[in-house]
Parts: sequence; structure tokens; C-alpha cells
Amino acid sequence: MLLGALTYVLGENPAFLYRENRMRMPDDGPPKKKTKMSEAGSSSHGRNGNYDTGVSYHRLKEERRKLPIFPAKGKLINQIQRLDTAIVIGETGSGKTTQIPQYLYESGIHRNAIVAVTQPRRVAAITVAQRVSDERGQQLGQLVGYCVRFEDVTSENTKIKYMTDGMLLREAILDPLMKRYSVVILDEAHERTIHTDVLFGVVKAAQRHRKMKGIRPLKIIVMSATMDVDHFSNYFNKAPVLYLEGRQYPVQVYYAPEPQSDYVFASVVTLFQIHKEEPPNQDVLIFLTGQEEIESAVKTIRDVARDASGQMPPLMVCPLYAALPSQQQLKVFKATPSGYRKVIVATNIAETSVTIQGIRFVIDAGMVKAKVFNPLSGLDLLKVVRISKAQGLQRTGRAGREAPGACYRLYTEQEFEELKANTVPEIQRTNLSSVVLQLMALGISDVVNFDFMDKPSTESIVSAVSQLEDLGAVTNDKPPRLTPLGRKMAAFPLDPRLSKTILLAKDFHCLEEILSIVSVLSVDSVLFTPQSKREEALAARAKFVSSEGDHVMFLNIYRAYKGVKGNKDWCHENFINGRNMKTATEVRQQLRQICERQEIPIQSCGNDTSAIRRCLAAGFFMNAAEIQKESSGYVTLSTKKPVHIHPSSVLFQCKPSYVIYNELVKTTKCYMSLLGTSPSSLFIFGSDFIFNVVIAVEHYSILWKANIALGESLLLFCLLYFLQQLYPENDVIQYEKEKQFDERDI
DNA sequence: GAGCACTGC
Repeated sequence: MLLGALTYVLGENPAFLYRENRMRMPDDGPPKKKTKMSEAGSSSHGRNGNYDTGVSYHRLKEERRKLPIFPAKGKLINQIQRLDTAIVIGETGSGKTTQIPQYLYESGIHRNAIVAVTQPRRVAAITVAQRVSDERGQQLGQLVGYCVRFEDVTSENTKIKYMTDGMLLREAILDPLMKRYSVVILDEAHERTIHTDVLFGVVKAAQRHRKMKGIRPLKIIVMSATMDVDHFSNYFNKAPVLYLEGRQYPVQVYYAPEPQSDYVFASVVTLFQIHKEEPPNQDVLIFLTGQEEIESAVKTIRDVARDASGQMPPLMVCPLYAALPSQQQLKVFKATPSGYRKVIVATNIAETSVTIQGIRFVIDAGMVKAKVFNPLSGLDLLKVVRISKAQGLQRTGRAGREAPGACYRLYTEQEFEELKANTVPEIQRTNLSSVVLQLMALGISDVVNFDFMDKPSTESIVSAVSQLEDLGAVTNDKPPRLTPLGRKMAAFPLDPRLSKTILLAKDFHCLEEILSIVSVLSVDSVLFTPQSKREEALAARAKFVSSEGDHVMFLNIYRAYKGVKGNKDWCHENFINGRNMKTATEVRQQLRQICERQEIPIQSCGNDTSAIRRCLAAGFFMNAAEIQKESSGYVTLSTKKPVHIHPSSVLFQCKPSYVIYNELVKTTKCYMSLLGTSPSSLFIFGSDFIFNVVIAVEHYSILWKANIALGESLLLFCLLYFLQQLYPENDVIQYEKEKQFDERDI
């Protein structure tokens, strides 16, 4: 295969010519955890891990003194001491994450209370805590600890606590004033995760309220690598900004001379140009958008390399994306054999989550696959979109971690200039129902006027509130109030529809089963279907399949997995993703504990799947669809939107009259994914005086559907009563938009 | 008869 050459133009933008590093020192961070998987099983992460004394402690002490932040220590502490809120801008490698919490502790600014440091990712919280604990010469979980989901490695002695941002937000529900903490450090604030964004408002309010109530003051430190400093400062009442120098090698940026229509191909061409000209053992990182592109690029690269073997040094090609099984992900961390060049073809997972040593060249396609949420249609879709300038910068920086490097951008300099400065914060492109429920549990009812740094659109808030209203979690007052049911729902770390389903399960006496199903639904797919072994995978799966829907299949899988005690070979043979299945069992354990705390009786319905199906139908009543006689498709009952069963569903061939679905995904068509059928249900939709009613008693083929006025509802309820008498084995479930659960809960 | 980026509680 002959690859045409692609010539590049040298980037003129000085912002992307990184400053030469003056001090050559090890990175400030702890030794990076090598894989995503190693943290997935992090419960084994040692409390007694690397605890070490003597030589190692003194060596670490020396290293600390050499960090770029060290000379600034006195001045920094002095400033922070005087300020209520400070913004700290530090480039990669400044040492801010590991050192500032220790400086605060050493200088007594913590006032003997806890310093909380939030991180967007679990791995970061765990590894940084381990590193800092080592630097103090202490055992992890003593002075320095961490707290992430499923794991709390802290003690009464802990004064420096690394935690995920989501964890601190959860804690805030129980204690909105955050009284345990004297300092809250929000690290990696530039990433603008939805949790960090909500925390901005929560800590700001806590600080103000503590001042008003005369409680020990709360110091806020926002740490970021952003260039958009003013935005942060303005939000925190013009808080002063402290700058720290980082450590980064220069990276030469090259632009494509003209726009590239096929960036996958262009990336392969560029790779071989680098490969021809540069010495081997200088590794290359290619950024593409998803599994399909990556697999196609990997194949092309391998083909070309094979054809040209003998004419150039060999290549070691590694794909890298989150859905890739653990063992294959691990390959990217293997040392490159001598004489080889390693090429990693990755999604944006390599931008922040995974750091790979030895990268000297980055090839950036300039695109990313992003979830786009439309609050009006309630539709999620994944779209390939252009990256932001900040993201481009982040990718470029990946070439200069250990030595000077180069970044080849597969777009023109003009295209770069036209990119958005920053990625749209997550809070502005996500379904907010879960966040709104959490805010209301925090006591903030007027969510529309919450002090957001960047406000989500009113439509998305209104749509979230309305969904919570449908579920009976909030009242339809203005502003809405949390119902007792809503308060219970907020205790679960789940999508509100799933929390509601759990709370409904006690009425159907099938909580054990629902917990299993909900756990599987709330993690990434447990099914693994490689393109090459599709038939094999489907054959292996046949024993779990159920004509009653995907949920029952998940229950079968969960039970079988438990039956073999999570055996890895079993997972492999049955094309089950063991990593995600393990997470599901941990989720289930957590959900079970929350149920116990709420004193919900945990009962099993055994093999009575109809109870399970009724419960699911009741929880997902707003996600129901009815088959269309004429077209073989379905329409949603709530919005009359034409939809189809996704071919990956076990119900794809069955076409039941009524289905409930987990989510709508728009690709070539609008697909419902993860479906279930209801043995018999009544759904009531709508508001005010008009209800849209559907009764589907499939076993007896009774179908009735109408729009009725409230006055007629009496008649309807009489009818329902008779139906129930006639067919006692079929529950007739009714749902109104109003808060029928309140009375029962109070 | 279709393909889904990444986090987190």
C-alpha cells in the first residue's frame, strides 16, 4: 500500500511552544497508576501499601524540596492565610496537588480540622493520597487518607483527605455546611465536571452561611490549569489568583496545510512519515474518536507495516479505549521492545485519565465523540464534534511530559483558531434530573436561580424538574418541594427512575431481584460482543436470553455470575465483561445497604418474573412505547415519537404490543435500548385535567386507550376495579402525576 | 438489522 505524503506547516502560535524546562526533576505526581483496571479492583489497594520509612522518606523529602512550587511556599501560605478564597493556577508538574495540602497542614491553617481535596477521578484521589502519605512517612489512612465510592480509607486521625468531587457532593447532602472541613480544595477545576460545577455553588454557600452563623470559617481554594482565570475569579467574588510555574518540555506544533477530509487516513500517513524520519523508541500517540475508527486505523497501520517490513523498523500498535477489555488495555504500558516504536491509537481517554510514558509525538485528529443532550426531546446522541482549543492544548502537552516533543495537528492553523476556547461544561450538556434531585436534597429548591458558574439552560432544568414531578419526587408547587419519596430517592447514587424502581419494589415483593437488575443497568454494558466472534458470543448468550426482555436476561446473567462466584474464565467463555460485572456486584451491595438503612424489607419473588416486570413497568412508565399496526415500528406513549427496538435487544424479534425502555438513542433511527415488557399495566400520563390512559392486559388481550377528562376518571376507576375483580392475577397499576406516594410516606 | 466518547455517586 502506497501512502501519499502529507506536508506540514510549522505552527506560529507561541502559546503552543512550551517553555523549556529549567529544572530537570521527577514529576510532582505520584507514580501514575498504570491502568484503569488496577484501580477498578482498588479495594485491595494497600492501606499498608507502600508504607516505608527511613531512606525512602528522606529521599521523598529531598524530592519535595526540588519541586517548582517549593520556593514559593512561604509567600503562598502567607497569601492563603489571609484569604477566604483563593484561585491557584498551576501548570502541569508544579506540585500543587501534593504540596499545597501539606503546606496548609504544616502551617496550621487547617486549625486541626480536615483539609478536603477533590479530584474528578478515583485513580487520582487514591494515588495522590498514597503519594502524600508516603511523603509524610505515614501509613495511608492515618494523617492522609482518601474517600471514593466503595472505599473509605480514613480514620479519626485523618487531616488531609483526598476524595472524588462526587463523594464530597454526596457528603454535602448530609451536611450542607461541611462542618468537618476547614479547607476545601477543588482541584482540576478546569475540567468542569458536573460535580465540581455544583460544588462551586455549594462551597460558596457553605462559606457564606458559616460566616453568618459564626461557625469556624471555611477556606476555599480552587486549583486549575486553565487560561480562563477571570471566569473563576469573578465567580468567587474577585478572589485573588496565585500563579505557579510548572514543568513541561517544549512541544513543536505542526499544522496540516489544508483541511483533511479523512483524518483517520491522514493520521496513518503522518504516523509513517514520523516513523521514517525519527529514531525508533520515540513513541507516538494518535487521538481519534472511537472504537470503530481506532480499529480501522490499527488494521491499516498493521497492514502497511507488514508490507513494508524490512524497509523500516517494526511497530508495536496498541488500541486504547475504555470499552477495551482490561488485558488489552494493559498492553499500552508494556515497555517498547528495543528497536520498535510503540504507537498508541486512543480516544480522549489518553487526554487526562491515562498517562503513558515515553510519548514524544502526538497526532491529533482534532475531533472527539461527545454526548449531546436535547432537553426538549429528552434524546441523547453521540456526535463527532470538533475539540476545543483547551483540549487541543491538552493533547499537545502529552508529547512533552519527559522530553521535548512534537504535535501534528490534522487541521489547519485557521481551523484551530476557529475552535471554541473551552469545552462546554458538562452541566450544560447533560440530563439534569439526578443533579436537580441532589440540589433539592441539599435544601435548594429554586434550582433555576442556583448560583451556577455557568448556568444550564432553563429548558434543561425545567425538563428535569418535570421528570422528577412525574416520578413523584417533587411537588408541582412553585418553586417545587422535595416529597418524602424524593428524599428517599436522593439517597441512592442512581438515575431517579432507577431509584424510584427500587423504592417501588417493596410493593411487588421483589427487591432482591430489582437490586440485581438495577445494578447491572447502572454500570457499563456487561455484554461483550466482539465483531469477529459475534456468532459465538450470541450462541453463548442464548442460555440467558428471555422473551420477557433484557431486564430478565440481566437477572439471569447476574444469578449465573453469582453461581460461579465471578469466575473469570466463565466470563470469558460467556462473553461477559467481568470488570463491569464486578462493579455491578459492588453497586448492588451499596444499594442494599441504603435499603437497609431506610428499613425497606428486602424480599425475593423467586422465579415470579411477572412481579419484576410489573415493578419495572411501574418505575419506567414514562418510557413506554406502543407498537404501530401499520409500520412495524413503535411510538412512545408520552410524546408520540416514532421509535424502534434496537437490534441488540432480546426483544428485537418479538415485537410485543407494549414495551418499556431504558433510554432512547438516536443514530440512523431513533432506537429504544434495554427493553422490557409489562404483563399488565395501566399507565396514566398527562397533567391537569386530561389523562392519557392505556390499559394493556396482554394475557387477556384487552386493550383500551383513550384521552379522558378528569370527570370521566371516576368511570375509569370503576372499570379498573371490575377488571381487577375479573382478573385478580393481573395487577392494575395506576399512576398519576400527583404525589400519590406522599400520604403513604408521611 | 445496528454499532456507543469519557467520568462519577
